[in-house]
Amino acid sequence: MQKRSLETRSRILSTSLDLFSALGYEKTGVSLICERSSVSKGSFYHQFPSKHAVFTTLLAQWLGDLDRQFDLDFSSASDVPSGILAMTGEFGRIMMLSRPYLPLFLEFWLQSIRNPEIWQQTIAPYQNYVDRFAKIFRQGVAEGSIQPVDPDDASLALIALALGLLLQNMMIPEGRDWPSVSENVISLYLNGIKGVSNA
Amino acid sequence: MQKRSLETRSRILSTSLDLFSALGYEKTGVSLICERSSVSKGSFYHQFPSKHAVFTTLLAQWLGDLDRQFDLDFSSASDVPSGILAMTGEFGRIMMLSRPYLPLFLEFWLQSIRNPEIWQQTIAPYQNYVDRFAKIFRQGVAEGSIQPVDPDDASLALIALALGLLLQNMMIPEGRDWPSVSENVISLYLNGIKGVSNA
DNA sequence: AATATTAGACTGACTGGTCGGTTTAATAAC
DNA sequence: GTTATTAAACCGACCAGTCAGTCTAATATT
Repeated sequence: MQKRSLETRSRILSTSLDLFSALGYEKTGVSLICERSSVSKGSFYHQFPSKHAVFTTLLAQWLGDLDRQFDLDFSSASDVPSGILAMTGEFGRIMMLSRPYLPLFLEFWLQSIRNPEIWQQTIAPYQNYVDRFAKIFRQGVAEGSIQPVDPDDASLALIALALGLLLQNMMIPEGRDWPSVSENVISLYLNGIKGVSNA
Repeated sequence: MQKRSLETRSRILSTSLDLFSALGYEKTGVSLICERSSVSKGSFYHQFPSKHAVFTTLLAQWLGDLDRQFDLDFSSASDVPSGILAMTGEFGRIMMLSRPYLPLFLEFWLQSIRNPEIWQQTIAPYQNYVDRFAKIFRQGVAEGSIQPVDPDDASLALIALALGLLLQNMMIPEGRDWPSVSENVISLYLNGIKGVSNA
């Protein structure tokens, strides 16, 4: 792969990201992608076998970014509740930064229901996250910083909160300070399951 | 409107509901709707001005159903936490019943980002629900059955939980008993903000 | 009771246009 | 000389929406 090739590839990917988010996958035509990224149609199909391949490439990129971000955040945590709460700050920041692309995330979600390949690609990492949080909560229960709750349920609840906040943020972009709202909401939840010793 | 007319209308609506959910709005052609509901194309356009009108009609129906269900559940509540918890049982039941149509709900959500008319139609009721729950939580704080939390945040959190559970249920349909999971998750949250007097 | 009228429901072939993807031949970059 | 890119023509499938005309059933007229 030559340098020039990589450039056109990334140009196609970035404008596709914008267009898919703004118009939706179906309504975004290949011709428009080419036009907006100053790439000929022939070149497009030289780089990608299909429009859908662009979509899955973007999905893989998104998942990779997410994974790297999580690994980064996990590294520096002492006590479980405070660790998760610290992560919440990051969450709010990421939420605002990636707000323009949330509709695309929803579209990923939607497609994974109907497309088995996309499903496997998206659902494996998701399961991963559930397990990871469950493990953290289990540890929290063991160290007494968390009340004896079911770790799986606690993990599902945390993820549900995050997803629900994302959805609501997507709908009502203005009028609320979402980072602080999400911090309040998650600490509301955490305070409830926090161990009495550390309260 | 004659009887025959009403029948074809409802036939179009019900198959559209199925098809939109199964294939998505864009991928569902009017011809297929007609074929599957044994209605000619002309008749379709006699009943609805456009494919999109069918979509908005379904949306209005969905919102109406939801509203009626909520009003029903609200009526019989004594204490705030127990009232909401009781509602959770209903939520789990509804979640499983309407599971085949959840993708369509997501599609409503997605379209409301890009279509101002759909946005107003969907977001007004949503705001309503936030306010309603906030009011309930405020009442709970006043009566001491709920700790002195911010009612708006508490309401947002509850809705976030519900939305997040819906999303997760959509992705992992089997392997979990979602009604009981949602009951556990929500009571996890409620126990956290419940007043110590009623604990 | 038999006939005529009428409004609305219904039909399905057809249209104008879009879109994903292919092909080709020539140019440019490495 | 191999790889990447371009521009433009092209294809087949599909799709939302239209239209001229037919059918149905209820009402009005005789």
